[in-house]
Amino acid sequence: MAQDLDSSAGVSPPNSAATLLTPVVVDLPHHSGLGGALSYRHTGPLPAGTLVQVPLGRREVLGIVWDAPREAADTVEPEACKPVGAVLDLPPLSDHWRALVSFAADYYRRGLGELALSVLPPELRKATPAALARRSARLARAPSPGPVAPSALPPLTPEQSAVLQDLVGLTAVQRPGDEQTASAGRPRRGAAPTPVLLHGVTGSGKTEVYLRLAQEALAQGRQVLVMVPEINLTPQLEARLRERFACHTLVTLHSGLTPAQRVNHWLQAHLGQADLLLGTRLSVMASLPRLGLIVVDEEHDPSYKQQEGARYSARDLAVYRAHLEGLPVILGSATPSLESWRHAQQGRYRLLRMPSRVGDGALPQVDLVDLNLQPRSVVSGAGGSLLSTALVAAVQERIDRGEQSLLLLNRRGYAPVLHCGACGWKSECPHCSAWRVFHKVDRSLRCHHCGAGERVPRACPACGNLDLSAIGRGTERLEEQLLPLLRGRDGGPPRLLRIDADTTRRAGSLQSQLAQVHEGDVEVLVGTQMVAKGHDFRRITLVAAVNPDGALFSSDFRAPERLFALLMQAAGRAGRDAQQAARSRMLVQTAFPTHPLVQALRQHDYEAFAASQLQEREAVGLPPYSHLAVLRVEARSIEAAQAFMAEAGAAAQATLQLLQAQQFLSAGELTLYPAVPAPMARVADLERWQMLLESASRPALQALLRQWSPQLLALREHHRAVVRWALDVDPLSL
DNA sequence: AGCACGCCGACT
DNA sequence: GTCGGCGTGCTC
Repeated sequence: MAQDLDSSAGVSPPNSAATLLTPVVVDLPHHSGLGGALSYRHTGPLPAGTLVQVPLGRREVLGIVWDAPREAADTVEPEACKPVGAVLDLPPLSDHWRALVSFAADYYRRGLGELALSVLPPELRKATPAALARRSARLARAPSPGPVAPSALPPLTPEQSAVLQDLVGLTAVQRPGDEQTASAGRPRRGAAPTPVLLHGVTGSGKTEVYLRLAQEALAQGRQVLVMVPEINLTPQLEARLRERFACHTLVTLHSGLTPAQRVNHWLQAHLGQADLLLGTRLSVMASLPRLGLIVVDEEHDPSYKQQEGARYSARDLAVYRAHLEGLPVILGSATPSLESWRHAQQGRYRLLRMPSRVGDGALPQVDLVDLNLQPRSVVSGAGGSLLSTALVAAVQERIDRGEQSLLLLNRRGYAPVLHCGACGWKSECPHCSAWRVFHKVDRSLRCHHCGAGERVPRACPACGNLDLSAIGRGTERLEEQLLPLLRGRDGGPPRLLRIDADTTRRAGSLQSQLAQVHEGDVEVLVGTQMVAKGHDFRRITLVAAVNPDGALFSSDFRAPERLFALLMQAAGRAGRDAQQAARSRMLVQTAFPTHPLVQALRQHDYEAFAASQLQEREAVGLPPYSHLAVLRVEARSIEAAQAFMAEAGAAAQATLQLLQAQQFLSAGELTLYPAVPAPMARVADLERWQMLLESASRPALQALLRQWSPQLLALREHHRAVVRWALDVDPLSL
């Protein structure tokens, strides 16, 4: 009894009838069971959004004050709460920022604190008030760019003018809630302008449209957020922004920055010192107090979807953020995602088109090589070279003219599988449901999924047969087979360069290889899709898709969409100069020349392709005609994966019935599919299963997920053989 | 996730 | 006799 008196008298302040507790979010993984904010004691109110250090267990961690102080609830003993530690001397994160994070945490079913802290620069967690003060002081001393003589703006094409005319006043949005926001404690939703989808072919000059809009926003003292899929692939965009806005401060935000750079750039954005933020998907959550415009370039790119942790779509969050803050957002692409395209068709986005290339450059002619008409030496299943005479002739023609060719083959290594003709043995990976790929360069068999490898056996491991054959072809073999068929311009062997993940393993080797191409050292470039993305090869006048058929009939329902985008982008690479465009060609080798995708590609007709894809998606009820969520699990055995899925499925079924009984959902509004093995069923000895949920109604799906996900957290302890599981809302692939 | 505490093998 | 393996359990 004495102890009881002691502890309560010693810790809680006198007259503590209304002890105020400060809600703080910290980085606890959501399976900890503590989803929301924790309560800490603090003398005096701290504004929501303040960064603080708080004791958590035995350590001191970074947290964010999430709400106004609240009175101690009956459930929380004030004296059980620890006091807030250091308060960081930074402006609080805005109500809008917290609303965005709250939305994302709720929508993608992650812990609030986990998500909030994961989008802050990691280095900030180590920041002490003193270190932060030093850093801020140094940033404040950094010279802001002085006025620079404005350089002449490039003339606009008629299409650019028309688009900009349509968008006049877009960035001049008043936000009546601005002043009230800080005091009201709740973000106001202004009337946001309709999101814009800018559909412009490669080379139509979308960037200039972004720049003009950015200029308007900057002129009004606003910050501009420009998002790109991968910043390393688009150094030219950064250069253009820096050149055009030399009198403003631009910072970048992406995972390639050093920790110190990242926290500095984040702080510059947060403190309002940076006017432009150019970044990858993580920048959608940056703190930008004066934000006035969001640009999402290449909005169709799958890199915008985070594939681990909180699996958010930065493009979707950009649209949400714009809506929340009443801001304009512009999504640009030559091949919009079908989701965005449908939104545009429904009038939810404003569609603006730029169908022509700057300077009247034509798009390269697309020619098909019908593989059905090729001799066996080209197409025979096992050993066919896939090098049609038309392809070889076209490449030779470029060499003779001093031009470059790019051959795309989406498979690295020499051959995807090694095979014993005598007993039927194949180079199966013992840890994955995949073949080990034959790499001739280092005579190895390597699994591209788990990385495990071994030396190529001299004889069949099963029967001892010495005659093992390489089945199929990768970039290595393509290079080897191409070499004797071509003659270099100087009469010697052709100068061939292969670029794929194997040749670019070392840091900077991609850059040096690309430099070789630019300098013209290379006559023929062979590579995987990594080459097609982003790079601008001025002297390439032939792009060939060697074997794209796999994606036409892939089990991945988005494979055609990705293939079309890739090939359109690759075609756009060829002959960007108007002068060269006339001679530029794209060659597609296919056994399905009448396939709608191939036909649309020939005509450079994105809209026809989109129409045919949307028709297919509608017929089978896939996005954008439905909304999906996938529960993915990785377990040490098939039985463990199935057991977890069985319980998870039963919980979902029960929840579904409950929601239907309560009339939150109508019968048949949401479909729960049985768990199935993932397309890659085993990776690194882990069995992967997945369960699909589908609904035409996003709120219906969300309602189920909200009830279901806490039950999943509770499942964890019964299933020790489950290594990890994750909910993927709006998955890119199934 | 950290980072504890908590019980069983090779070392100063 | 201790240092340390990682198995379970908590974090306002």
